[in-house]
Amino acid sequence: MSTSSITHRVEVPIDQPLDLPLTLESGQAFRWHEVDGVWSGFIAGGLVTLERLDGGLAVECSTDAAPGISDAVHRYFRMDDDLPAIYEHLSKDERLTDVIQQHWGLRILRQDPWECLIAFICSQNSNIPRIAQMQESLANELGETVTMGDIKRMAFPTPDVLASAGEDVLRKLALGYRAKYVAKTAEIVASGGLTPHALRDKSYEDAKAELMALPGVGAKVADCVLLFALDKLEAVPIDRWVRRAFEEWYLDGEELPYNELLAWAHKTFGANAGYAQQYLFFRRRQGQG
DNA sequence: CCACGGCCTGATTC
DNA sequence: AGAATCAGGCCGT
Repeated sequence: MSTSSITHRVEVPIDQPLDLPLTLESGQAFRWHEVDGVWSGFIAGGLVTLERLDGGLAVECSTDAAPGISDAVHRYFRMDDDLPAIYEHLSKDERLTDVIQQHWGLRILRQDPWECLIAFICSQNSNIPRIAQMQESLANELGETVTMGDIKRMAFPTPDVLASAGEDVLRKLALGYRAKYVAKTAEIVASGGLTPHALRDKSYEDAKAELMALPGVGAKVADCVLLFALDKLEAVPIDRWVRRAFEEWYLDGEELPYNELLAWAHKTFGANAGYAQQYLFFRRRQGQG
């Protein structure tokens, strides 16, 4: 257990659109908790709280993490993505123009690749509340306790810990048949067979191929990790919602295989295809046309 | 390469 | 009420 009674507070200025609840509850990340407008979660492995201020964020972290916390927050929220410019690029489409207005400040995150990988292996054939519950169970049962002031959270378990827990323990945490995938993937990562964060330095195609070699990782899960953790904004996770959005709204109802939809999205939305996906996903899930 | 059934679980629907 | 159905898919045949 790591405890620090002395915490560091800093105000991080932000000159980019950022809607905290939209971004943190958009189904990219599953472990942010909000109480009275204060969000607790982990950034760069450390427990932090975030609170939206005019012009920035109030951030609390441990004194250990304090020196780099401003940079870490900027990296986590991808503040280098010029959202207004991306909006302008995507707004050639009236439907996207509308959904951008409705979800101004919804950003793609740059998450921890290991945690993100496990979360999206767990996401298959499930739903957001249950994915969140599975991640919380993994942390509560197998993670390290971290406290900061009166905030107490469990860190996400390391590959070593998940690997040694094994399938049976993971099944007891209600992962279902995903337990085997998580256990095997954890073994591979723990033994050095794959280094999740190292995939950032590879091309989209190479990184995707490595991810898809893991058990429980297909094209959709791989694209989620590539987009939400590995800096690949050209990744377009095509779930049933996005598929319906593409096919019904843009392709006159034509049904296409995953890779053809992906190629179409790249041709249509270019380098910002990942952002287009995130906004259309929202609109489609809300049942809007 | 594509089609299909099976899979854990929990909430919702019928 | 208890049984189907569905939920941000993947794997094996």
